[in-house]
Amino acid sequence: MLSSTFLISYNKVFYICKMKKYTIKDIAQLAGVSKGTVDRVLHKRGKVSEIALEKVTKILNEIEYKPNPIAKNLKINKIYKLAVILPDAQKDSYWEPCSGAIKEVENEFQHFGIEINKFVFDASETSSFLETSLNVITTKPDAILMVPLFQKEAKEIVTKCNINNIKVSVFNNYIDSNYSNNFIGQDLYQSGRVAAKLMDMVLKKGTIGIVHIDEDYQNATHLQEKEKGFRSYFNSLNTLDYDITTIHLNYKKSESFNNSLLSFLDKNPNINGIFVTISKSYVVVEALKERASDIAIVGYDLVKKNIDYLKQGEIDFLIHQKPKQQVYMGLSYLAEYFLFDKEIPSQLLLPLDIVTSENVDGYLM
Amino acid sequence: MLSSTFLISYNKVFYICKMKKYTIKDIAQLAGVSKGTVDRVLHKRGKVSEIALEKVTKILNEIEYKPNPIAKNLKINKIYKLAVILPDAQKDSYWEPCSGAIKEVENEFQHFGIEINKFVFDASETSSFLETSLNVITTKPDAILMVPLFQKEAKEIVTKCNINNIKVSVFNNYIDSNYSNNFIGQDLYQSGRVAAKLMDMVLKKGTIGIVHIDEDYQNATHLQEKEKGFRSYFNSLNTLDYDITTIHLNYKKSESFNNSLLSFLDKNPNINGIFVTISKSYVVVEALKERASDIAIVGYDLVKKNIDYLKQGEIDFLIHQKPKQQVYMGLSYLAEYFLFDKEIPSQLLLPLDIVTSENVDGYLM
DNA sequence: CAATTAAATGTGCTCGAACACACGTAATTT
DNA sequence: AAATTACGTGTGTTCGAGCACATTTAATTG
Repeated sequence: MLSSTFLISYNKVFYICKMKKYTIKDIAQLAGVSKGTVDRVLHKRGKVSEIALEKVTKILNEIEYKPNPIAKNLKINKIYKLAVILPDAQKDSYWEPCSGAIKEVENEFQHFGIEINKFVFDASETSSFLETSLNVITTKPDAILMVPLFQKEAKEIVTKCNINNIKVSVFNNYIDSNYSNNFIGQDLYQSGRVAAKLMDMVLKKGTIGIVHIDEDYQNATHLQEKEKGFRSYFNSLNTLDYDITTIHLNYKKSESFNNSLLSFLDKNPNINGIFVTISKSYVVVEALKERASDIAIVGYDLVKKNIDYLKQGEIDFLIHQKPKQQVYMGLSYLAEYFLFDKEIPSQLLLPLDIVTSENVDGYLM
Repeated sequence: MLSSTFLISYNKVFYICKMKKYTIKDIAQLAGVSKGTVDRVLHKRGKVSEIALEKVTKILNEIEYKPNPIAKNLKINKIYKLAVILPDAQKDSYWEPCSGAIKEVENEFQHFGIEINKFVFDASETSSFLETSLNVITTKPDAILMVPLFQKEAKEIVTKCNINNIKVSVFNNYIDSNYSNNFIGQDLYQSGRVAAKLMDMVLKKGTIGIVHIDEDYQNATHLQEKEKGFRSYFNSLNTLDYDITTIHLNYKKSESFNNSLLSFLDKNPNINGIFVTISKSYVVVEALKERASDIAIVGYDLVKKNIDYLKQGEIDFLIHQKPKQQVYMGLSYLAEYFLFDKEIPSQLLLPLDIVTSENVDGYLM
């Protein structure tokens, strides 16, 4: 076998030396055929005699041929259209950093013929998601990266995409793997356990409230996962030092929000820790301001108000769900899939970053 | 100005539409000259009449021309050699993950003509660093990415590289910016503050020991920085709740290590927290095993034994210095610098990841 | 004013892969 | 046996940038 790399030693230091990169022309020469024949073998276009096929495959087995993606791309000269579908950042600033990721990927791949378009929907309206997604499909993109906020509708869209030969990746929210073979996000169960661990470190013992805000808990499996993970940590501690209670609040009816939370605290006067399962920790902080309290708060996401309260010491820990990286990774994978035939992993779970007042700045790129 | 992008609206959704990408041929046509002339203008090769130069620059100002790096690369067809110089991972497993990063970058850029060679030195021998580095220079790489463990010698090497027109990036350890305009690592002062914050969260008050192990503290600015940051956090708390003491230990003479540490604890019986400034937290844990204790430990780095003790609850927090990402970033920047003329930032500070038993798995890629 | 030199400009080949097309040879048909 | 088809096979062009070389035009000289 004609290896393309071999070890050489130089002053007692061994290192790998890369050999010549083989081109189609080289293969043609080695096999004693023309580059056209090699090309037909490589692309399985047929019209090749058994003798020629044998000669070429023999050489292909001996060397390690990988087509030069540069030249390929230059010739193909196709513009791949990627579409990103995500909730409107004006209504929930959690999604704000995603635009930056889109620009970065666009910039990185602009010369390779990657075009990215962003489409937003109103996260409070199922119909908005559906409508926007259908519009996107009519723009005939090569791939869609989306937040499948509404499971049923998302599956409908995915099915439509499959029919139209549009590749689909989803991020942030999980979707049944029958529908998408490419998810970028986090292990939410484990993220609940991280929150629990942090709470445990800070409190040692006490009463903890799990606060869910605004979402339809029954259909929000992501909240359920976080709660499960959180409770599992304390269960595995096997101690009676902790008491855990769950409450569901609605912030859209904001008049009632503060009252509900405060009356919850009245009913559970020993609460010394609150775990907020979505990015709205700041509304809990603001509600608590009405009374002096020394309650540890662990929440999610680096939105402006959360960061402020984190730095002020009102929030103890935030877990970073990294929407920007999710988009960045999702788009990069799609781009490299089209350009360089790179495989897309079926699931990419990002690390669960723990953020405090002292390291938050490093995460704000 | 002929803009290359413009906004269009589709069903109330505005998005950017990319226009034609201009080529040298296009510019030649627009300016009414040949592509040779455009080429001469672009590369400032002279031999262009003022009239032609004016015509071409006029067009160049109207459109946004960026040469296609793909085509450029294909034509140039040069193999860029990058060298990585780092301590031997067999003697300090902290460096182990770096090899993975090298392979990844190599894999990613192999078709673009990037070749990477790894060279290791014995971190305990200044001469080994110097010798290895000099050897590397004789291999005439286009760039070197190195760990400037020994400041004086590293500066010598950098100077030699400058003479030989070899680009230098440094990672993990900072070096005077007169010598390198490209550092990848972390803000160590801030990482000391993160450690302090975590300690504060866990302890609330008490006596804390800062443990430096094995290194020449006077010349190890990285340890000094961490200590400074750590102490600055507690100073800014403006409280008398904490007492902080520093101790320097030597692990190479391991017989004495345990005794020294234990006698330190005897002298400071109230210690309830230890901050270990390098990756050897596990040796502290092992020394403490000899006596029952409830001391919180905050340390650095995801080396095998640290991870084990973290999961067992013996270590509370680890700060991840991300050697692998450092190498990955450093090499990627160099590759993109040569291939696509991308600018290299003078300093890239990676986020300070806080690792607990519950999120450690996500960082072990 | 023709001859020479200099300056400006255009043409054409290269890189590697993809693909259209043309050419060849053998098998089949009329 | 000539004509038609089928099937292999090789050639040549394209993509965009870079650069060598050829060509044209202008300036200078004898």
